[in-house]
Amino acid sequence: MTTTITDKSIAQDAAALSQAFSELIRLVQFRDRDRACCYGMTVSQCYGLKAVCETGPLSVNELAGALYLEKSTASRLARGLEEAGLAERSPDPEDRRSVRLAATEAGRRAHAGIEADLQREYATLLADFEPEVRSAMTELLGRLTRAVGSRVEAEGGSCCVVR
Amino acid sequence: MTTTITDKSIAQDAAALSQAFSELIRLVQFRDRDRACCYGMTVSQCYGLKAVCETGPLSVNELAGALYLEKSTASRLARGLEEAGLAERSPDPEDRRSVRLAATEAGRRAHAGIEADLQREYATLLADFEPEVRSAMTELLGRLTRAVGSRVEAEGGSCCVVR
DNA sequence: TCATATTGGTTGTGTCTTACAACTATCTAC
DNA sequence: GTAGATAGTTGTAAGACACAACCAATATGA
Repeated sequence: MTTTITDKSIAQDAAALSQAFSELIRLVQFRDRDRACCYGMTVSQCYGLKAVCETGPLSVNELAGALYLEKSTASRLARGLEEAGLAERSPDPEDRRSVRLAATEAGRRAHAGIEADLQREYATLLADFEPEVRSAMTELLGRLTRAVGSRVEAEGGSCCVVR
Repeated sequence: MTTTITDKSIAQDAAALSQAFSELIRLVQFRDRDRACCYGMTVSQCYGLKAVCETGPLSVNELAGALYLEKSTASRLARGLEEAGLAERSPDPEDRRSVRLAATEAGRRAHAGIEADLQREYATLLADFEPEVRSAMTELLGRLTRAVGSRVEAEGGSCCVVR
């Protein structure tokens, strides 16, 4: 079905993708470490708060799912957010085992501030590109991210399984 | 210089970018945690080995620079790689304070294996897209990564500095 | 209906990742 | 040749994470 030429070009693109991804990961991690502390919270609290603010009240399991974490880690994250006054845990009336983690007013404000800062920064960054390039960039990055997501979810955390 | 319409479209793109980035970061981190252990090394050893293999022997400071780490962290990473038999530290003949961290044969083999696996995975992922989309995607992601890189490098790790 | 299995969360424990600070050894410049 | 810069290491501490063991509530089914 695919010719040698296509295969070769896929290989090249895969190499470029691999390169860009690993660089991007280091960069963004570095930036995140720095940024989170500006708001007096940890990096994972930032991500947790984002999840809670953007998808509404979450159970611990749902939080874990959203951030690809083990439920014990999510549980501690929830406690951290609560202790920091950014979110509140209340028992779920439907199922008394379950917990509803919701952002507090302070949490919503903090999240809005962080998000605004980020968007300002990204806007400056994107302003260097031509409008068409810019749109294509974000559009394609979105598609790429979704593709990676479905792959990761399909495979699950299957360490050391021969594929 | 820019019209309201352009500004609006930048804002939209910035929002999309923000969304895609944070999702991508979580995804790739999750995947990396899982993957590194398949090769009996830690995630940061993976990245360190990659740096050493792809840019030749590095000093501890250069390693730190390549991975956006503190030199103490890079020092320990170097020791870890040495203890794992993946790299060797030798004194720099030019400057006896300095160290040259070079991959061992085992290190090069491990890195080649990881890289091959990754590329196979990325190739599968990219195969779902039309050739032009695919190329544009990787090309633009590369540009985006470089743009983020120059921003991060310009600002440095300037926590809590008002901009 | 009551024992059993399942599910949602928490806590104990251990490893990895990282930064900051203090220190040693070497090099450089005046 | 001393003062200061630079390369690296080690001490210390905190965050991020997974796995396992656990408890409490719910669902199942005999």
